[in-house]
Amino acid sequence: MEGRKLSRRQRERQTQRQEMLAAALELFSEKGYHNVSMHEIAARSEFAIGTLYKFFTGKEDLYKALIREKCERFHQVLTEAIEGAGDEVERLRRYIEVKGAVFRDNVPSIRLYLAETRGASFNIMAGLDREIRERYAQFLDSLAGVFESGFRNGLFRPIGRSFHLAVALDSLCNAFLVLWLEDPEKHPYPEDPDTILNLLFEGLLSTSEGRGGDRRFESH
Amino acid sequence: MEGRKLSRRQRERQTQRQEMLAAALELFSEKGYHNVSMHEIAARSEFAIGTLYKFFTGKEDLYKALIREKCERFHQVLTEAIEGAGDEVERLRRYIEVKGAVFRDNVPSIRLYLAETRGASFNIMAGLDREIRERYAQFLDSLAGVFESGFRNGLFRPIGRSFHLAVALDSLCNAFLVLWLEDPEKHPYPEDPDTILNLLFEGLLSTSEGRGGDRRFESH
DNA sequence: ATGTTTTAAGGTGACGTCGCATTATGAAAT
DNA sequence: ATTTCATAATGCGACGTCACCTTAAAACAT
Repeated sequence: MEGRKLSRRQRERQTQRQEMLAAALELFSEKGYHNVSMHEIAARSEFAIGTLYKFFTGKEDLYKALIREKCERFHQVLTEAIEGAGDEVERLRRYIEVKGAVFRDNVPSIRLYLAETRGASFNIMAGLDREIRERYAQFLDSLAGVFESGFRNGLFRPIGRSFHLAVALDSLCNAFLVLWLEDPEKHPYPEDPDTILNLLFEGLLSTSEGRGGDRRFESH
Repeated sequence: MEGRKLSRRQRERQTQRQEMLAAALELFSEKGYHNVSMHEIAARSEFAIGTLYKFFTGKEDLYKALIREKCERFHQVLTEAIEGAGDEVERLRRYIEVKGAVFRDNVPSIRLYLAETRGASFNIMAGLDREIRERYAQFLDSLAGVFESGFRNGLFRPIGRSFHLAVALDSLCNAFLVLWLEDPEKHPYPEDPDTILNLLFEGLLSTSEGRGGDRRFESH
């Protein structure tokens, strides 16, 4: 009842805004920022061009609002996944699953998110990438925290820095998800999170002593 | 002297072409395809705008030529790295090192390469992305071959599909390299390839039996 | 051989055209 | 009376063209 201080008018405006953003999202994710015109967005969202400019100062503003809101939402959901109950293994499993679900349910936004997060850091919009990446780095730290705490628990062996492991796990998920995005039939995202997790959990080398053991930590 | 069947004129044109491509590479990697004009490329390469159009049919053609040549070169070098001598561990190590070196020495091209390879598959240029990705998939198969052969040798334990492991390793490298690209000071690419390799080699779980052992291969 | 003319290819950059963001305007609606 | 709509107008920047210089090599003349 505190949050309900919006008048009917204001609530209407909110939904209008959302409709505009939704239309823009579709178009941007289909064709990319530069290949979408404001007129298209207006047409798709069934508003007049002038009305768009009542809500956003311009195309750039519209795009930024879109990205910011989506990113914030994703990071929030993923952070919840890893900060919930359970031991570290369960939390990592949940992270993998939630990440998959988020992708599946938000393909259009994900395309944009990936473009900003994993692109070449100049692509779509100067400045915005920096902002998004900082938020992402922050999230990676949360993820690293899970490994950290697993180390303290003795659940995990200290085979690397927790930040590296966080990067590793997240990039594994992303790699699988990008493959899935390209061709869902051919590269389904693993239903069992352990398929991904085991890439980190199970040692690949046959002999943990013998052949590899001696070379592992010899240098540097 | 068989290769020297180019006239002086033709050789000149080749260097001119290279100069144009070099200027374009700088600009594209600084600002992205859509934020660079042909006039800028002309200015930077110190040719007149009209001359560019003597060499390339248009901006798109120029960009494609650039990307194609760079990608081909990268894939070639990386394929050599994993197809050379040594056992599978050595070849993977060499891959990690070469990949790092390639990145370090080709930052501008790498930015474009990443945009095409790992972007959201709509970003820069329709059609081209598909082409590049196919070439990339082909490379991933080569990499998977290394794991495959490691399985046959008994050097690796069969903890997952070779293709997954290839994806995993490459995405690990990419993740570290992208971090490095953003902030070389803060996130140096590991000098010791084992830092990356061990993420796959060393099991993270404390007990390979106990807690995780029973759940590992239960489903699928 | 050396100077001169020819001529075709190379190189230039102002300019045309077009698409698009953004603004303006008057009618319609709520 | 304000918001939204429909449409047109404005302004800008980018691609790509083309008529015109410039160069250099070949043909010719001396």
